[in-house]
Amino acid sequence: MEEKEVTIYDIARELDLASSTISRALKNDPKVKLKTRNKVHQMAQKMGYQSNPFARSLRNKRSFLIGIIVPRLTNHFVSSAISGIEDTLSTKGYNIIIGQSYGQTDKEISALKMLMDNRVDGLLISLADYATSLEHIDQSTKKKIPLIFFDQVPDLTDSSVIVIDHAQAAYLATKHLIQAGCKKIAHVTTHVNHSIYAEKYAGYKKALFESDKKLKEELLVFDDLSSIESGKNVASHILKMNKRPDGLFFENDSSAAGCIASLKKAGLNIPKDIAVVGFNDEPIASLLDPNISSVTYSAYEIGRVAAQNILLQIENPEMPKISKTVLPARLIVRESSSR
Amino acid sequence: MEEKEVTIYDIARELDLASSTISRALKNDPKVKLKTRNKVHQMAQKMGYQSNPFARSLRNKRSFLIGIIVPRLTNHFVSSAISGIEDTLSTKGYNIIIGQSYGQTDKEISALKMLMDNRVDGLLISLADYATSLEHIDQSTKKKIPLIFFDQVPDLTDSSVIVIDHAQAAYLATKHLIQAGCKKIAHVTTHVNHSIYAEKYAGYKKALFESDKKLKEELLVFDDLSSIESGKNVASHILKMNKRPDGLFFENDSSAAGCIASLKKAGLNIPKDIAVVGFNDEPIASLLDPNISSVTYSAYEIGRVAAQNILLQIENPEMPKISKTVLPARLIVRESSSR
DNA sequence: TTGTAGGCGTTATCAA
DNA sequence: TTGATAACGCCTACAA
Repeated sequence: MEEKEVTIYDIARELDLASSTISRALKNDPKVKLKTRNKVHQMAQKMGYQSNPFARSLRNKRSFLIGIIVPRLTNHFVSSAISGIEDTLSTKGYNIIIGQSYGQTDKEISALKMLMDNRVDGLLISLADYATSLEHIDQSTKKKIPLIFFDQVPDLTDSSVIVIDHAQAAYLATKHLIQAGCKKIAHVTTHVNHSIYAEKYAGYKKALFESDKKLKEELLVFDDLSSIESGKNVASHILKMNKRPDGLFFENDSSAAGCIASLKKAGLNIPKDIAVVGFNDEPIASLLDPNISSVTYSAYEIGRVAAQNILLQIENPEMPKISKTVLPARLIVRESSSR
Repeated sequence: MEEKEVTIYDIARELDLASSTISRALKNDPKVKLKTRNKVHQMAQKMGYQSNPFARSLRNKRSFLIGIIVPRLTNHFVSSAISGIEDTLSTKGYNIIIGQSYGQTDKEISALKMLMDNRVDGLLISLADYATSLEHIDQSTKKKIPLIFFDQVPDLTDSSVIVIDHAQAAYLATKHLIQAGCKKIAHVTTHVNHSIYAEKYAGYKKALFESDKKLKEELLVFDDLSSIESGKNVASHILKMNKRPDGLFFENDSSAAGCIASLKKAGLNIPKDIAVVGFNDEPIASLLDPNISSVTYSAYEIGRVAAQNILLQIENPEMPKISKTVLPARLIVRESSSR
């Protein structure tokens, strides 16, 4: 019933050569006469030969698999990054295998175990939660295989990380609001204790500091800014303030969107009364009324760079690790901040 | 440098047993004495044994890999479906490997080749373009391995397909518009020659037919309805019409969104003048002003069902194939169609 | 330039 | 209930 797969032995028999010669010829080993090589390739083609990855991996102790762990696949930025990773790796003969942490450390652990069980050659991780320790990761990987963090990276690690320039991003956003004439710019943020937020804060401060006017810092810190709903809370907070800000720089577009919606409902004019810049250029950003200006970066590019770096580490085990790659952010100006 | 992996031989030596016994014990073969089994499991744990998937696959001729081909990972519905697939398969010890076709047949072919090279045990495909023939797929798979189409499925095939009930979806949308009081309901669509569109059309017709009033059919056919931009074209077409429709049922939410935006700009009131229902419940649907009503379905659920079915086919090769699974759609009513 | 032989780790078959 | 052995397909010293 089952048709047998063609192996190098079949080719060898057909050509009256040794299997080792076929093996060498197939990978274009120059030790094999060119004429023989051609003959082998031709015959392989003709017989529909496909090399068996299991035998190869068993022999080489290489899987040509890269493991990826992300919070969730359905996030637009995650899928873009994976797209970048996939495109880069597939041209080099590597495949990816994906685990989702759903933002939970325990699922991150089991995903990691799954990937290690599958003997991945390298690991690309966007953390579930950068607040927790990395012990579980160190433990599972035992530092034996190349590991790169991307996008959601830990504060302290001796692994490579690929991130965007959060300080620059915040700087761009704030500078833009200043140039739009805002006098009181609030930075709406969460956990300020993590370095990502610290960097954003630094960029925000730098922009304020550089401006001629004496702009005062105005931090609005919330526990949660992950959803549209949370943005509405921000709005009600702002509406209650004595001296409302006239410029807002948000953690992300979802919360910015929710906030804008509420502020509008309360009769405020965006951007006349309050100008807004979001973060991430999520799909909603360009569709709301008014469109949300946003600081963003190419998730695809992050994925591409992460993939390139992990390959470098795999192919050159002795190479010193590139400890940190910082990719630039850019500002997308739309109606919510143009006045 | 490289630490050697623990193998069943190591365990065997440690326990003074044969490797074959270890192998059996590890998979809980009842032929092995329970006491021995426990001992083996304990020792395996202690020594940090991990079974080698390559050796196992080489021996079993099974990869425990499922190949997935999708137009693009960054589509929200695709990533949801994959999430459903992943969650289902991972509990059964299967992993996924993904190829993107980017909507092009040639990339679909190379993705297919890649997956076959990796010896996947089954194939889950959402077509790049259901207009083209399936020859390339038949050819690469040679029908040797289980194959299921999901979401974007071919018209004619002897493989299993998992789809939503497009007729019901269209019926729901149209019925809703009728109940909202629309007198002239246009169905905005593309390629009416494919069965998916034919089914939608049928559902649309059925709803019209069932209504008391003598509603006339009103098809607006466009080449492209994939983007917000294309929706704007629809709007300008509608604005030029002598007798404008007062209800619209769209192919998807993006085009509906673009159309609504343009119609509003032209001074029309949505939904008073024209009520609108979209398709897919894309993220934009709930964020626009007014929110777009939408017919939708659970992509995650489609993925889940597809994964379950492919496993069934893999584990029971002789089982007759379930030729077609149709999942229900549901209507999400929002402002754009409530009046 | 090509051939021989052994092993990668697992499992199925047969024997004990 | 357990053990010995061969085989899955490929690769690489080493030999010729």
